[in-house]
Amino acid sequence: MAIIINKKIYALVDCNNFFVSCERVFNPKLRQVPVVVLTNNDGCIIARSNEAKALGIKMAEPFFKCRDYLEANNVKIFSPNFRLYGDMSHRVMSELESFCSKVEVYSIDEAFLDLSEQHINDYHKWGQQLVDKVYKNIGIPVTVGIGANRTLAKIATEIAKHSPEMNGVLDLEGCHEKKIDEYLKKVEIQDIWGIGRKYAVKLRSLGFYSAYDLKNADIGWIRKKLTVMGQRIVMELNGKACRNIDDIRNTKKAIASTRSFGKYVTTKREIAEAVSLYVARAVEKLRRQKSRAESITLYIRTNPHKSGEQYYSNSGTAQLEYPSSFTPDFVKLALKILDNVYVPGKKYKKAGVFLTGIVPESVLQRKLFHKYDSDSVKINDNLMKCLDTINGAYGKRTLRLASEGFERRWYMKQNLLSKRFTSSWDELLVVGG
DNA sequence: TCTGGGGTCCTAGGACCC
DNA sequence: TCTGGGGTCCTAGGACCC
Repeated sequence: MAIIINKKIYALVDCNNFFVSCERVFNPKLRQVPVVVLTNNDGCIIARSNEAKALGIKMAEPFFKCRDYLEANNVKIFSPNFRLYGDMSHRVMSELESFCSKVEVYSIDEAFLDLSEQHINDYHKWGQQLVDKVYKNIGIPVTVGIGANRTLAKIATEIAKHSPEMNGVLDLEGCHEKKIDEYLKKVEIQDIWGIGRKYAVKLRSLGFYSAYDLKNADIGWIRKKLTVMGQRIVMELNGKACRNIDDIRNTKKAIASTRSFGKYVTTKREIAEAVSLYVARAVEKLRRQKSRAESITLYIRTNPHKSGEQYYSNSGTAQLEYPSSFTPDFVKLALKILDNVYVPGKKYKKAGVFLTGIVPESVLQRKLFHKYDSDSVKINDNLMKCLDTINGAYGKRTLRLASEGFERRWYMKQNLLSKRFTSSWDELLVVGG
C-alpha cells in the first residue's frame, strides 16, 4: 500500500523596494530615477530604488552622513508615509488571496503562500501570472520564490531578485537537487533567513560561508551553537518543512510604542507629554485587537551615538491590579515610572512604552483579594469606545488626553513627507491639475 | 545639528515549592 | 562541617526578523 505524504510547498511574495514603489505609484516622475525613503525622524535610509542602490547608497545609512551625496546625485528623498504604505500593503495582500487560500502576511511587504493544497500544474507560470497581475492592478512590482519550505522560498526570492533574467520568479521545487545545491552555494551565510550578523560572524569563523555549507552541518552541533532556531534552519535547507509562522499574529503578545524626539528634550514635563502620547497609542492598539494588558514598561534614553557624553538609559515596569484597556490607567503608571527613571540635567533623545501581560478582552480575570469594580470597568470601556469612534471618524488625536501636551516641540521630524494619497480626502491625487 | 520602530522566539538562571 | 533532587514559573537578555 502506498502511503501518500502531502508534500509541502510554499511561495514567498516579496514587494520590490516596497516603500519606494508605493511612492512611485502616485508619482510617475519617480520612475527610473534614484529614490530613497527615510526612517521616522528622517534618521536613516530604509528603502532604496534600484537606481539608488546602483549609486552605492547603503541600507540603514544615516541621512545626515549621505545628504550631500544624495543631493549631488539628484536622488529624490522622502520621509516615511506609513499610512500610505500600510494601505498599499493591504491592497497587495488582498490581491494575493485570489491566488491562494492560505496567505500568511509576514510583514508589511512580504507574504508566504502555502501552496501545499492548491492545484497548480506549472508553478513557474503561476508565479509569473501573479507578478503580472499584482503589477497591473496595484502598480507594485513583486518577486516570487517557490520552495519546499519557507526558508527555501525565501532563498528563491533572494536569488530571483538578483537575477533579472528570471523576471521575478524562481521555482526551486522545479529544480533537480544538484541545481538547488548550486544555488545554495551562491547564497552567503548572512543572507539566510534567521542568520543575523552575530551568527554569521560565528559561523564564518567556524568555516561556514554559504547556505550549502550550513545545509551539510552537523545538526546536534548546530543546535548547541545556535539553539533550536539554527537546527530548524539546517533542517529546512535539507528540504524538510519545520519553521512556522505564528498563525495568530493579529493578537500580539506585546505592544510597543517608541519614538525618538525631533530634538533633545531635557524637562520632565516634555517627556511626560511624549510618554502620554505613546501610552495612548499603545493602548489604542491594544483595544483594536480586543485585548487588555496588565503591565507596562517605560524606558527613556539619551543619544547612544553621541561620543563624549555619558550614555544614560533606564527603564521600569509597573503592574495594574487587573488587566485593563483604559488609557488613563496606564498613563498614571507610566508617569509614576518616569518619576523613578528621570534624572535631571540629561539630554534625552528617545522614550518608549511596552504593554505586556496581554489577555483577551473577554477574560477579565478577577484576582482574589483585589478590588474589582465591574461597573467602573464598563463605564471606562464605553468612554474608550467613544474616544476611538471619534478619532476613527475625525482623525487620530482629535480627542486626546491633556497630558499629551499641545505644543509638542519634541515631535519627530518629517520634513520630506509625501501626501496621504489614499487615506486623506484633502490629499487625493489630482490629475492634470 | 542630524543614527527608526515594532515585533518574535529561545535560553539561562533565580525564586519558590514539596 | 555537613548542606538533595526535581519540578514550575517568571524574567532578563540575547538573538533574530522586516
